[in-house]
Amino acid sequence: MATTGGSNMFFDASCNGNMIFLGHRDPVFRGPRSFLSIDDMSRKRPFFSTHEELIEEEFYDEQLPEKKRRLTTEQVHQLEKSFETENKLEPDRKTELAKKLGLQPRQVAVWFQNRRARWKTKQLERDYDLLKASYDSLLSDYDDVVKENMKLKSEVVSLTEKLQAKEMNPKEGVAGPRHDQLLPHNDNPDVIEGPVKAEDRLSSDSIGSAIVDEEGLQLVDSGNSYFPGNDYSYCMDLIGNVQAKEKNDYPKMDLIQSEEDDCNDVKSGYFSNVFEAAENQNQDGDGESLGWWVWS
DNA sequence: TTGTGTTTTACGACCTCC
DNA sequence: GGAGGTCGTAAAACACAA
Repeated sequence: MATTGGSNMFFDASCNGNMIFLGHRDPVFRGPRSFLSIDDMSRKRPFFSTHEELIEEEFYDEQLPEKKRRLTTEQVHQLEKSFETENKLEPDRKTELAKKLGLQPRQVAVWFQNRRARWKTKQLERDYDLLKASYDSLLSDYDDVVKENMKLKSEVVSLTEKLQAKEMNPKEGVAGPRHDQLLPHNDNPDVIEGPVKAEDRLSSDSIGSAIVDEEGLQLVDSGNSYFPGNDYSYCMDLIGNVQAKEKNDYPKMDLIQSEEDDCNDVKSGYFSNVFEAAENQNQDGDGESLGWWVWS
């Protein structure tokens, strides 16, 4: 008795008269899955698709134990076509396909199982790529916002210092600076001009940070401001804009946070774009239609 | 030719649904 | 409980570089 296959597949070319074992045996022996006569073999032998192939392989089979055979290209083509229309296999369709392709129904079922597994693996890879691209894009946007934030903070600090300097020396200069004179001349957002409080330098990432500390605001708002109304309003608008920006300029991040709060519906909210894109991409023709795919 | 990595076929174990 | 699903894995078949 010749035995082959690590998964308990065995073949007995000599036993039981004209009967042979064909199939697999469980680790705990419960008998072969099928007994086939020689005649049955020519009709039902699993790994051959056509009678011609069976004859062609006869000598080979006499010499070697049961071998795993690949399906022919035509068989695979037909199976792929069937899989495209419906990736699940009803019993009727399985029987019909098996008959049509000269395979055992079990082979057709196994082929569909493996095909679904392959498709799932590929789909996971695609989803990963899409999510990664989306993440990279968001990261880039976030970096831009952070840079813009730092630039605006440095502007505020610069203007505040100028205001304080003017308050200390009200006699300097006859007229107050115009708007364009208040604008900072600092092209490097990372460099904060003038003397800046330590906490101002350190507080670059929190909404409640002391961009303009209360002392500074009180100074500006003392009623003794050097600046005429328009300039004062300008400064306050600027400060307000900065604060509003810090509070409101992260819509995408807020949305992601909300999705994190509710992970049950992966396809809703922000990620819906990703999956819609994935579906569109697939429908656009990389050969894998998603028409029947049910996200779970 | 041979060693090695990948793909394909097939199975057992386990899970879910009817 | 049976049918059919997924998951993990074994092993044959295949591809390809050295």
